[in-house]
Amino acid sequence: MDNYEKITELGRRRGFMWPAFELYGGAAGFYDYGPLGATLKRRIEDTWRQFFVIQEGFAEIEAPTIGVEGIFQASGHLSGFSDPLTGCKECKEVYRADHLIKHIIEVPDALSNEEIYKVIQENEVACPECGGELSEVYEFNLMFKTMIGPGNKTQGYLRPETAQGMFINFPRLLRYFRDSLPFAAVQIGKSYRNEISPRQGVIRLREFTQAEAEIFIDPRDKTHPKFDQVKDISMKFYSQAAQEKGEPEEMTFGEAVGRGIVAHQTLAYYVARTYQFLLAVGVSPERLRFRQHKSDEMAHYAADCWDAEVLLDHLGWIEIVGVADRTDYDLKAHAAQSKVSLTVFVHYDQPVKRKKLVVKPDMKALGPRFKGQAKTVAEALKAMSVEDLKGDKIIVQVGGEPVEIDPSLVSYETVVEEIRGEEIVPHVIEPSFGIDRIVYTVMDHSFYEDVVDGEPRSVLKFNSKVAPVDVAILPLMDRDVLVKPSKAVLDGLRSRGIRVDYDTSGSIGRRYRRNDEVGTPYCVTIDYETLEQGTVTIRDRDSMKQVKLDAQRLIGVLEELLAGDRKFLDAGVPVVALAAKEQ
RNA sequence: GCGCUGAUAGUGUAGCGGUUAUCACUAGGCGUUGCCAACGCCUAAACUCGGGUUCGAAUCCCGAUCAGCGCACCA
Repeated sequence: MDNYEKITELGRRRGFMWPAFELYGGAAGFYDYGPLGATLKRRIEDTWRQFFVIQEGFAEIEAPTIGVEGIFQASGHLSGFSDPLTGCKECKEVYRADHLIKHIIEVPDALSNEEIYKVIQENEVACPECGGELSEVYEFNLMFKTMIGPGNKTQGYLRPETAQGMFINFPRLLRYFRDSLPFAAVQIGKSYRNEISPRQGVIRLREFTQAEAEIFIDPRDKTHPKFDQVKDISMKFYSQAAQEKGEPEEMTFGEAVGRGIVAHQTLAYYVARTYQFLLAVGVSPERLRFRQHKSDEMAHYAADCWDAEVLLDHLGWIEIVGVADRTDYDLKAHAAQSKVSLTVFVHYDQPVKRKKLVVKPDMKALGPRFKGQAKTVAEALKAMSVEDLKGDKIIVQVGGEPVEIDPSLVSYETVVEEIRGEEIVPHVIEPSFGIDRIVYTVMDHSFYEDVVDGEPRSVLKFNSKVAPVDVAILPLMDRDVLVKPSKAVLDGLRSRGIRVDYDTSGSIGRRYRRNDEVGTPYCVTIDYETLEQGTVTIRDRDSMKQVKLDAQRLIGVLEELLAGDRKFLDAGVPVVALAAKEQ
């Protein structure tokens, strides 16, 4: 049994995660998070909010998970996200239909499915495996389709990424941020992809959670004001060059940008923030690297892209975050599709003065004369230069015919206008996090087993920032005299918002093990000394050491321990193992 | 989607034509136990689903679903 099996088994058994719909036979690619898993996931998302919403000042929004067709026409998901497939009627093998005719047609992408099938038939393309006949070409789109309202009139799709919700809200977000760059919006939510073959538990799901930030920046300046704060952090960079050698290179962010390994400061800054976030939730730096996309795997519009990859038991290196410079691709695509300009007006430091010719056709005279053509004539006149206008007669082309216009019908003047700025399309830096994969990674990287007094012990060494249970209250014995004060302690901690579990079942050692297995950082025992001297014992998950302290101080001390503001051995009087005391 | 392998209590498993469906752990109760998976007694809990073969199917056959692995896919 490898760790992967142990962790998935523990996840099922102790209430972290399991395949969904088990009661009805299940469906591949869907998972439930149980009581502990849902809390772990929520706390990881909350830590993400701490980093990106609170510390970076990004705006969190919530857009629908269903989108209308236009969005995905613009984003490319409707065309690019679907593949034409064909199958062999003999051996049932499935192929990309367009790939099979690459040698016949130069640009098979441009063909419809019917056309591809026609090419296959006319050229007698057969199954490359067995030579059998190929079936008709059908579309497999990775988006879930649905109807909006009755009557099949409006086609909707479940979003394949949360990003589009930020792009299409660009105009409102821009107003919200008072028309200036840079600004950013984030979304944490479900996305849906109808994967052909979901595998590996929570790693490849059909419904999954993303946390994405879209950071809109001025393309002319990709430095970052806070880059100094991260420039000395050192990390494993697995750049394109390093991948040639097969060995990641450890260096600081300052060096990575200086040597041109990361495209610019802003991208590097968010890679650094991603790195800090991952460490904060408990990803092991030894099993983490940032891999740069190779030029051939990078989306054609992306300027640079770095994936955070983690090493997982049994699964190998898995991508959990992508940080990309998507340039102006998305905003331009939506502007073209929606016919709405998605730009920011950027003010110049100094207004630029420029001479401009203003042509004023006399529409009162031109209108009756040209009727329906009048507008075309006026437009042609406005486009003319001074040279064209200052002669005795003016000739314009209307529908290919030269038409003479009397100069008295056209006035013009040269004015000096001040240009105070220009409309620019921002570039977008996108850190995109796969939350489900991060949740599993935190479990994998937190898991370890050791042997205590000849007995095995499994531990999830969760950071107290993300642990689903903060503290377990354990009466030493399940007796009324101990249960009553334990319940009082329980209520006291709960009223302070601490996540507390209460367990009286089985021996104290068994209960410690149970809590180790789900990663509870601290256990508090209530014993007979609590009754006599008013003390309680805190037991530390990682060292298994214990301290005794006055029960009055418990809440404050626990809060400090959980926040990382106090060392465990300073929390009270260290307890020597009881067995030793007896002797 | 294709191929191979598999599916039995909460978990891990035994059984491979006729069993009261095995065992361990876990869980619940009682007793005992004074700080790291102690012990005793008791209790609860399963053959993935649908067809077929057979007097009789957890067991054999077919199909579906799910899972693992390989192929393909992964904008």
